[in-house]
Amino acid sequence: MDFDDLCNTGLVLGLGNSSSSSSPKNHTKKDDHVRKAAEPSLTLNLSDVKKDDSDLYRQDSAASSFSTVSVKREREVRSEDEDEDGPNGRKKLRLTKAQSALLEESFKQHSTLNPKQKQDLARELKLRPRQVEVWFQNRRARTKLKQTEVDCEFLKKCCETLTDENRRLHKELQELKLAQPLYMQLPAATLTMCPSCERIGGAAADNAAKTSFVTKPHFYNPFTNPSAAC
DNA sequence: TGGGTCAAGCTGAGAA
DNA sequence: TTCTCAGCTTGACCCA
Repeated sequence: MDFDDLCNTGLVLGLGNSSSSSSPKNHTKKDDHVRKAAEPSLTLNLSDVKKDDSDLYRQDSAASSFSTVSVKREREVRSEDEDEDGPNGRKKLRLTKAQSALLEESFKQHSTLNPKQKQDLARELKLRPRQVEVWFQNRRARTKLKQTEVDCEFLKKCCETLTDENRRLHKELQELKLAQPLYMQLPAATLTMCPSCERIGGAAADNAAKTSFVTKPHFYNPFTNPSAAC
């Protein structure tokens, strides 16, 4: 992959701080803990799913998403029949290989789900729609993170390439400065051209000519010598 | 035991 | 108002 290839991939990276308000600014961990202490955990493990699957399905059909209201509703439902993990128990659900495979397969087809797809998938997996939804959300987050890492690596390489290129060009410039005739190094404003013979002239070039290898200088400076043509 | 992974919690934003 | 999403965080679990 050459430099052009690197720079023409069209990849865009947003690495900056998330300016979105997603970071819980007004929401402290203390608040969380207070809330958690007051409210039972919502987590459900597989045994739970098996145990009260049908009940949960009914609940989720009515509230397929966890808005504030539906969260509370489900929490209430959960707290009613939650007893084995205690009020603050939070058993971690591990998806089976088959479940993960099916979810992955589904994710490959579409990274977001509409409510119908979510319900169907949840039924198929014997999970709650909410769990399917969460899995997709986390999966999208993982994908994005991975892509960010890839983009970051790409940008690093790009930066290295540009640095090398910059170094090389600087070196080349130095070499050119040493190699070319002295008058070529003069600022363009000091050089003029004789309109009749089209030779380069100018006061500075005059000085340069004395020391350079320009054998027969023919200078024309319209400012110092406007009437004198060649 | 510390670090990594991941399901699930929370919040705010935006769309319908 | 409700739903869905992104982003951040927590806590359970696993492994070197």
